[in-house]
Amino acid sequence: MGKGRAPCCDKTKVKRGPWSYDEDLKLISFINKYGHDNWRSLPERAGLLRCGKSCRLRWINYLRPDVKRGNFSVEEEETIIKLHQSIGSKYVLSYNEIKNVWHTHLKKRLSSNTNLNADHDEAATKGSLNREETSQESSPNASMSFGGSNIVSKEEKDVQIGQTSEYLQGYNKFARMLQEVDKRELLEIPFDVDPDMWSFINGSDSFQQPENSLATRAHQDSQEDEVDKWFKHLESGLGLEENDSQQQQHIDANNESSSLSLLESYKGPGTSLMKP
DNA sequence: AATAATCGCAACCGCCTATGT
DNA sequence: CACATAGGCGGTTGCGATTAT
Repeated sequence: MGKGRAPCCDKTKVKRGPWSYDEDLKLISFINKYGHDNWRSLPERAGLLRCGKSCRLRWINYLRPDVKRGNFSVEEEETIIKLHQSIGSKYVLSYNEIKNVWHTHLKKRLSSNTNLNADHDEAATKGSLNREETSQESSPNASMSFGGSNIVSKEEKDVQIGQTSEYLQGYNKFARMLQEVDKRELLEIPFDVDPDMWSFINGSDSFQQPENSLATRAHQDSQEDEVDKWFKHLESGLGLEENDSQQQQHIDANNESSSLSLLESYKGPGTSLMKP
């Protein structure tokens, strides 16, 4: 501040607005092949007319294999509330979607709940939630509202790391699969993937996580069956089919959450992986 | 059926921190 | 130590979709 700083990119020369199908594919295939050691130079290297920050955001929030998407369960909502109580406005785990849920639903809900409580017991409104809300609103910089800095305690980080690891398992599985099969170059194939595959991906509602989908084991089982089918379809589309022993290894190695998060993330947001 | 109001989500912006030189 | 650069996060905005009137 003060002196200001050079913009991260020339905004007149970069494309803005919603990401297209082709851009998503370019970004996914480039990152899977070369990684993302340098976001600023990545768009140019990947042939994208996008700001590096925009690429990073797109990857982290929507395209990354370990991003879990879909409806939030009650449990997940409670987790968000608890985390927000304990660590405030620091959406370390899943960024935009959680952030949106917080801003559009939970904040409102908690606010109305505390107001209700206030009718019965004014003193109760001095509780932690209410304090958090008021401190956040009164502060010109919300990120400084909790502890005055972005420093997170070791305990808090452990919690975050533990929860993040669940999602990372999905990504790790994907990476392992790529290494095992040693067909990374095939990830460039999606530009020419069978159109039927995309219609399958985009059109199949059965892979959407229904509300409270985690509630019953039976539902999970049927979901996994469908996920399994979809996974096979994806693998065959990408030329990543496995032999029986490899398949068995994966079945043993994976827990359901990792495969679910992986698959759902590669299904991607409805608006981004739509066919043009 | 048309219009207004509201909701939900993707993307952008600005600032901060971490790291390298 | 000072500065520059890159990565990252939180808040906000814009717009399409949905619902209410």
